[in-house]
Amino acid sequence: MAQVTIQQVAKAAGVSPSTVSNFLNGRTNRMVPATRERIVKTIAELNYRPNRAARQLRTGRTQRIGLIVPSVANPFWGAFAREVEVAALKVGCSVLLCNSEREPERERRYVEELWDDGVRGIVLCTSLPSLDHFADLIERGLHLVAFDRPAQPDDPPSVVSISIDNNLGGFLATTHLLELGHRRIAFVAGSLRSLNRAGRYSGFRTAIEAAGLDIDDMPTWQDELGSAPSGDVEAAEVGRRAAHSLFSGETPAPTAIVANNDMTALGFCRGLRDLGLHVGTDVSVIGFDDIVLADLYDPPLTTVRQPIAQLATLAVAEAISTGVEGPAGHSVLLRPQLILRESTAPPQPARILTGSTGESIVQGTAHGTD
Amino acid sequence: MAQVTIQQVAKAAGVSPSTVSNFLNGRTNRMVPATRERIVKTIAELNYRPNRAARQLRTGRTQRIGLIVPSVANPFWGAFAREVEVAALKVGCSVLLCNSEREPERERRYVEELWDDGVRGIVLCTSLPSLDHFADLIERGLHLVAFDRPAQPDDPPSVVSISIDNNLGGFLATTHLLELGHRRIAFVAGSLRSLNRAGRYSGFRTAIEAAGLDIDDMPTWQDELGSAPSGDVEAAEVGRRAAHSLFSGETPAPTAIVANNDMTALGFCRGLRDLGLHVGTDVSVIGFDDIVLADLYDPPLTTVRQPIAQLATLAVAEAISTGVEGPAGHSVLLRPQLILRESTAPPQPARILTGSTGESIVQGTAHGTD
DNA sequence: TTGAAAGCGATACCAT
DNA sequence: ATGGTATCGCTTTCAA
Repeated sequence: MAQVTIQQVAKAAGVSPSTVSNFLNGRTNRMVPATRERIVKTIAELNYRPNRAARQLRTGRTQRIGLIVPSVANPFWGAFAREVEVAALKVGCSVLLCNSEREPERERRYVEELWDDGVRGIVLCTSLPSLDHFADLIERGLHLVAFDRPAQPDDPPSVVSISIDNNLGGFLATTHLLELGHRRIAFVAGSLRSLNRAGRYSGFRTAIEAAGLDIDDMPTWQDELGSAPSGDVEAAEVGRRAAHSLFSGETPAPTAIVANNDMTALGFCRGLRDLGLHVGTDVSVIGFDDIVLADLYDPPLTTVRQPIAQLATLAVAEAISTGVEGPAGHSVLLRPQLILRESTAPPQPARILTGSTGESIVQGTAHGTD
Repeated sequence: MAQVTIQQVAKAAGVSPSTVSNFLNGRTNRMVPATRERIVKTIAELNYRPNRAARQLRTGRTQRIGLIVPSVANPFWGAFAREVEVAALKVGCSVLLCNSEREPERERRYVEELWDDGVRGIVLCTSLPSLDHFADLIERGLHLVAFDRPAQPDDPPSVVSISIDNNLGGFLATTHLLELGHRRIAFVAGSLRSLNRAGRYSGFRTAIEAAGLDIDDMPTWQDELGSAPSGDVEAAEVGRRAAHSLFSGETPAPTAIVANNDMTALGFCRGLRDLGLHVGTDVSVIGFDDIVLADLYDPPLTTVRQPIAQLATLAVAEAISTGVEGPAGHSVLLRPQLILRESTAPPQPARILTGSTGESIVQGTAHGTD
């Protein structure tokens, strides 16, 4: 129960705490090998482990970064969190993980708690339009890395923003659909709180207009604001509702959709299934993120992949970057990649359902786009 | 940059640090309202936040628990991690999350690091057969909660084990399949490292034998040990390989399978798709966990649900339980629940593939089991 | 009701 | 090459 302290080690080894401390901090050149030996031996015997709180109090340093995600229950954030941990491990850091559930108050509370814990580097995956609230902490030395959120004009100057080029992602996805021959494409987004939506929609719009089509002819579906303060798992439910709504017959149905993320896309596919419609064959679906399940789904989902590992590495690097007065605030946009799978295919000219097994349908249509 | 200390607050408020400390710790009854007022005001003005390291060093206490999971990239663990955080928040704790990737060395390192950080309650989701390695830390006061791992005879006495009743889960799943009429059912497990496998298989066996069938007639598939030191995402790949192998024609193929978890089940479904086979219609698939995607899948996956929220609440409670000499080590087994969906259906009597669209195939068979 | 002072465990400067 | 000692920010007796 009682903790072994550096004093005890020192006494047992017949040296002073200073020397043990020197040893602990790699300054082994300052002592004769014999002393070193004794210290090593004593530490092992006593099973001594330095108290981090004491060390941190003294040095002011922590080998830790904070990661605030909407919810690790969402496979995308789970995968990202894991990559962040991998990246942090490489630079000798551990990660304190927090789920904000996209609630601004929780985000703020977590940032403050992390600060209290001595954490000075935080990767914040936020939807908050304003980061003003953290201005004073940032001024006091907090390294805030905003992830998956476009830099905003009035962000505190030293904030670093990291994300993919959402605009490009939306453009690639939409262009792919247009090239397949689709002319009526819907954009389905989840929570309005998600700031990345704007970029993706903008890319969508650019592609639509570049094809000489009218953006106003494209149905869009978006979650009503009133819904639960949703985490991201609910994104699937959003997609499902969107499918039901878009195919209710009130307006001409789209032949393809671009979803704001894979969970929404998968939910949309589920909704299509509820209606007896087939993904790929009846309506093409494209998502964002490329979560593991995108490839597992039936049919495998075409999607815009985020290079998670690189994003994570970058984010960690920025979070731990020593605050030498450098370029400070800036934003990094990584290139997303379109992953072609089987949920997208040319529109059915006259909606002729080929009579055959599923396999041959796949062969005949979806595979052709791969 | 410079941190505000309790001394500064004290001076600015014209009181002693002791009084501020008393205020901070809720002992407001020990001061006149006027004093209290001044302290409140000063703290707000200076934006003072107590240094946790100092506090922890002094008191020895931390409001934090550790959670070690195989990988948050696996949707099940992601969901669990989130529930743990919710439960911890309720009791005023924060959670330090670690991914072990199922590597024993990482698990051990993390436990030690957490200990160094002053964490005295750890929820360990492990596959390690032996917990001996932590014996000395446990003796020194570590509260170790083993999750999803059956208690082993030689576990250190104070270890608490929490999981579902895997035996029952395996039994429920298999019985369901038997009742549908299946007579050749395969058991598909991922990593041999997973200790929960044994219980589930045992339940499987019990059900098979209770039906008067011979367990040796049931194909089983299990990942070769040699494979990568896999995290859990690879579980899907395992399932996919299993499908390819089981339906290679070398042995009579099963008409249904029980997978050790949903990711494996989903991977299996994907493998079936590779082969042009249909889930539910051609072969029934049942998983374990009930991750969000089980319901989203096409067809929705029948599975054995783990009551994650309750499990998490229990785990957290045990992790923070004050070490009053109580009953100490014990194990808790929660009841899993069979969730019927559409991936299980009666076997096809003569394997007649109805020539029609995919939709009507679904209508004719899979839907009927719901 | 308030304050002085000791000390938690480590570090690092300054002596020797 | 080694050791003495002040110090990090806070809590907690104990005295006043």
